[in-house]
Amino acid sequence: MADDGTAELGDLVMRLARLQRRRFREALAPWDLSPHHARALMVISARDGVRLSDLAEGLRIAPRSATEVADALQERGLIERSPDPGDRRAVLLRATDEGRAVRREIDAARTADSAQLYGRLSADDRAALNRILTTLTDEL
Amino acid sequence: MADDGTAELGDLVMRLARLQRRRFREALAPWDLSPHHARALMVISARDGVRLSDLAEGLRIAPRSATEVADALQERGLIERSPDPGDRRAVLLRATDEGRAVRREIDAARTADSAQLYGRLSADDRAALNRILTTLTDEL
DNA sequence: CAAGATGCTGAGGTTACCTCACGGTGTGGT
DNA sequence: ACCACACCGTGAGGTAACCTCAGCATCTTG
Repeated sequence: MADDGTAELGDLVMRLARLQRRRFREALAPWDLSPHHARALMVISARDGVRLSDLAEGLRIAPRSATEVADALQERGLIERSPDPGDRRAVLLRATDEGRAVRREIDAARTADSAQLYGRLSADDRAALNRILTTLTDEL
Repeated sequence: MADDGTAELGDLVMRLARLQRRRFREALAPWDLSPHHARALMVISARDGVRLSDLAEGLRIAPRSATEVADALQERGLIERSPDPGDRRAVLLRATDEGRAVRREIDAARTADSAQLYGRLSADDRAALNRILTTLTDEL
């Protein structure tokens, strides 16, 4: 088996992902939010009125676990529960004003962080990276 | 702020990392090992005689947690504990014959998986990806 | 309108971490 | 030679983020 460098590529990707996650976590510190809770806030504030089951699907966790994530976000005052007028079994989650504000701030911080990290590449390299990664993830 | 695509790059990287982790987990199924335990086995079998504290450092977890990982691997018969002849406080971990065999098999599976995933790229693209990722992770 | 599917949540379990406290052991200063 | 201190692994106990299963309320469909 010749060394075609593919194993090394896998390592590099994981390393970059770890670096990014670490940076994201640090960027999140001012709001005392875990990456997971931040992601949940994104999912919820993306649309108006998200069901628990939608949140579960968005986060790829079991419905029961979405309840807990929602509990945590609600306790922080970032989201609120309201009954779904069209289905009395369901609960609709939506971001509060504070939740929307936090979401915007986090988005900005994340964008700035990405720009800083990837800004060190030339425009050509960014384009190449985008193309290659898209190819690789397309199979999903 | 113009859209320079950097935010999208971050998403792509995370997506690829997730894909890789999923594949790794699936590749590991025959041995009923979690990715974490597999990684621990790699750390331990890399050298001859690894201290618990070395393992903790290698996995970036607290020393107390390394004890648990070692317990699990030892219960599966993949590693063994022996006293360090040079320091009676310390314990040396080393892979058993079976542990070394499993480690080789996992290595092979991982290499094959990487080859399959990244083999879809042209040699030029692989080289470019390697160069770009190296640049990005160098700051670490 | 009964039978089954769906939506949420209480109860209780697992995994993979953590801190703190402890007893056994090495080490450097006096 | 001694003692204070640092370090090694582990028991005890805690937390976060998941999970399954059971149950009740509500929709949907034959």
